[in-house]
Amino acid sequence: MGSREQLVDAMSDLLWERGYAATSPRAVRERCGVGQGSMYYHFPSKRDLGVAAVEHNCSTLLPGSVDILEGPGSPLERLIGYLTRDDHEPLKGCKVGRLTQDPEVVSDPALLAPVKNSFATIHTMLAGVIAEAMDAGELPDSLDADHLADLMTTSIQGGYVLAIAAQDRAPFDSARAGAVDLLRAVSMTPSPQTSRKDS
Amino acid sequence: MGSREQLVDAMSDLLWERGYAATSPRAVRERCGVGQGSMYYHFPSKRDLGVAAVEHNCSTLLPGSVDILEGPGSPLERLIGYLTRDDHEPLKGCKVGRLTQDPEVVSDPALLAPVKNSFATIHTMLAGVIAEAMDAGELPDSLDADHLADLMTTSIQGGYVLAIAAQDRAPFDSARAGAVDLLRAVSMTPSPQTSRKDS
DNA sequence: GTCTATAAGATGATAGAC
DNA sequence: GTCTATCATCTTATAGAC
Repeated sequence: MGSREQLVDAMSDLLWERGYAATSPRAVRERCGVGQGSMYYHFPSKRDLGVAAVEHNCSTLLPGSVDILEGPGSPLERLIGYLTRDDHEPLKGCKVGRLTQDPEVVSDPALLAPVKNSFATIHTMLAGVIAEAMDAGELPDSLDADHLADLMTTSIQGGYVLAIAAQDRAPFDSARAGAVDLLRAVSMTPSPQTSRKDS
Repeated sequence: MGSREQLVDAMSDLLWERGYAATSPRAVRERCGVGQGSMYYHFPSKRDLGVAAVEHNCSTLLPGSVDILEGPGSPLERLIGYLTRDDHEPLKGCKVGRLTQDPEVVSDPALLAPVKNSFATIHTMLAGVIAEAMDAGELPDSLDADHLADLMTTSIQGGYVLAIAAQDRAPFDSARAGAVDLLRAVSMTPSPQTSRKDS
């Protein structure tokens, strides 16, 4: 593996552990063993390495969600699958979400754009699956798909906050369980709409 | 106002804007105009000032929630009032929640404790109001009060993440609306339990 | 492509006068 | 209680040899 990739990998990890502002070029070099000269040869500045690493982290995280949301199962099953997957590390925080708490990231369009796009993509996919669930009669179509999609994402992103504050993963699982409980509860609601095969 | 309070106020604001690690003693001094000597007279280290400011931010934020959750109205109304209050600044993030994304805060028990306690207090109050709503027949008691309480908090904490990523407050309001929509939907669910006046 | 040397500025504090 | 001076260390590079 070349120096360039090692630098991006190390920066990506440090972005996750400490954020952008708190990560120094030196810390990156020490983590991957690449020298000063090599680093500034591949990346003219910390910011350039940061952009590459943010993009790397964002593109790393999306496929897992896509696989579940566009995978097999009924729309509601996929939604619940998304909320109950077990490959999170709540106490470490979200590789992508944590970047929103870094003012140096937020104020730099090149650093923020991949983060913004990741959440926009997830939102579109979630809202699509929720709309499918409504069409299939699994959820009442009196609900707003965009609202629900955002609630799903916040139950995860907010779960990281609660878990880290408590230093315990329980609230992360609890919040997601609350979302699943409510979805199941409304899915069993007798639909107020007149049932019709076609019209 | 004395130097000590000015220092705590300035540090509290900077904690909100930039977090702990990214805030230098110099930035604090420049914001409040207090000299170097005064600062180190009142606070032996950055950490000591940080602890005072974290405690200040936490105690500043709680009363607003208490007023609503222990105020007038039925339990469900108070819960919805909590989710629809308009005194947030989504693009600025949460004074308390953002500290969970700062490893220097998380790894120092004295800095993390007030954050942990704030969320624990909110959880207890929310779970209590939700239990009241169940007792009053406003929510089905088949639901788990602790799960729902955590979901309420994550809808707000996660909302900050989405709003900052999008640089638009819309998803903050959308996620909270999704929570309200679901609560209203399940509150209208004909209760599966046999209705009884007393037993 | 990688190495070492160097540097201007910031950080987090200490010292001692007033 | 507040002030200025000083300090070792870290940050974010740049320069130039190999």
